[in-house]
Amino acid sequence: MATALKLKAFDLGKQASAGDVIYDALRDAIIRGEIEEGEPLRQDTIAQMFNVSRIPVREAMQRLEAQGLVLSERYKGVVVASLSHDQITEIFQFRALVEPTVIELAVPLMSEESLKAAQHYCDAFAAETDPLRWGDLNRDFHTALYKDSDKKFFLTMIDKTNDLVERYVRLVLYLTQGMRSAIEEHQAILDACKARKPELAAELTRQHIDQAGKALVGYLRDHHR
Amino acid sequence: MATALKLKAFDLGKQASAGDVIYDALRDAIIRGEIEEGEPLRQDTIAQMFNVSRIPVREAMQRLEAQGLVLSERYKGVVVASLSHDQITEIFQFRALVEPTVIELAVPLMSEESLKAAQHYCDAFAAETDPLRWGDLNRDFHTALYKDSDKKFFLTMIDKTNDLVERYVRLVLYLTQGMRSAIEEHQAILDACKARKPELAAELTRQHIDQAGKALVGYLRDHHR
DNA sequence: ATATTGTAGATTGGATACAATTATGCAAAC
DNA sequence: GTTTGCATAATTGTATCCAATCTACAATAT
Repeated sequence: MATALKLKAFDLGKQASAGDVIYDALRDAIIRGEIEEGEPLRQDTIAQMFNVSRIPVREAMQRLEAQGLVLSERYKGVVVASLSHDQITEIFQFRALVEPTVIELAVPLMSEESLKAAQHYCDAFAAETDPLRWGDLNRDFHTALYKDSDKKFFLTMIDKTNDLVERYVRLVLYLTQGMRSAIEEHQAILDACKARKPELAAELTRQHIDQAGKALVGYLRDHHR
Repeated sequence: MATALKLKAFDLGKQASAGDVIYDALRDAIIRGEIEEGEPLRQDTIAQMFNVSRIPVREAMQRLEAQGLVLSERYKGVVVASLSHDQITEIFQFRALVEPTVIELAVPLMSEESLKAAQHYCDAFAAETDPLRWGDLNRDFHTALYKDSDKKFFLTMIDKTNDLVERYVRLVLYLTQGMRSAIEEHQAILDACKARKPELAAELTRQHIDQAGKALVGYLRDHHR
């Protein structure tokens, strides 16, 4: 038998098509709030931006619509979706139900690496001065806490809710200059995880999301958005 | 002034494109289990079925992939997704968390019409002799109970979970000749709604989903699927 | 001045055609 | 009999072109 020759296997992932790239780029721009609500996305314009035809652009847009990030009307075009205060409230209600469950399941499985990563994002969030980075670090923190739960479907759903409200979260983080209370709440949740107290972590997460949701809608209301 | 001539306004909804029609048809066939797991869906073949080009077919497939109903690989094609027992278990865990919450919110808002509709579907389910109809009636029943909750996002999520597991639910309803225990559980949930007892309806729903999930995975295991 | 109609441009949905990549069948070599 | 190499077919990804429809504005009628 020949010596077992091991070739290094690069994980290229599914080779990305133009449609995939465009989808990612548009999704990113939308959830970051770089495109105004209600702003139309013209197939032609975007196709030229990426130097491709309209076909992959249309496919990307259909996926964005399925994800709820844009609304499309025949012969009129696609516009960036906007959420009413009620819709935002409902999404936070959903998160307040799902995320505590996930963290409760995750705590017993949480690796030291994940805890360290979460602490890193928590500190980085507190230290970050660029408002545009707060959104990412906030999301990274929560993701680090959830991922060891090994509940892929739950995580997919949570990602979806994050995508939908992220532009508003970012806006409010900006308006409130970072929401210092969030930092303390993050640390408290993380401490509960480190102490391996699933129920406590779940309850603190529930309160955190509840607070964040109410604060967010409150600020939006005050600023007439 | 001329007499006010009122033209009847038909609500055509968003005018359906070929892609929409194909998406609906494929989704339906997949969740009903009319296409085998892992079976490839060829763009060309399906385009011919509908007498269209591959463009709208591709768009439909991309949406199916976003919904999690198919898997796509570049230059290889799209295959109907199959779920592992673990994945099915997780989805039922998710439903057992979300659906009780929704019914609890719905009970106080539930109209007499909705209660009547639910009773109708419940009876129809019990009386139905055609196994192929059980899946629909089961879903109609639950939908009737949830819709007055006025929580669109929750309902969308529930719909998604239903889409993903429906083919398995149908299979097991078939194998078990209708699961008589489900009928009693349905009636108990409905009675709790009629009595306007939100917490009871929620708890019964949780138990019902839990049972159904465990029964489903158990049957699948026994039948090596 | 206001309402209606007509027309040109803009925009999307889809068909056809072609390029890139993978799967398949078959002959040759081991 | 099994494996390897290559030519061919099958299949997907994208570009280009056309049809259907909407929008905006000018022209006309009231």
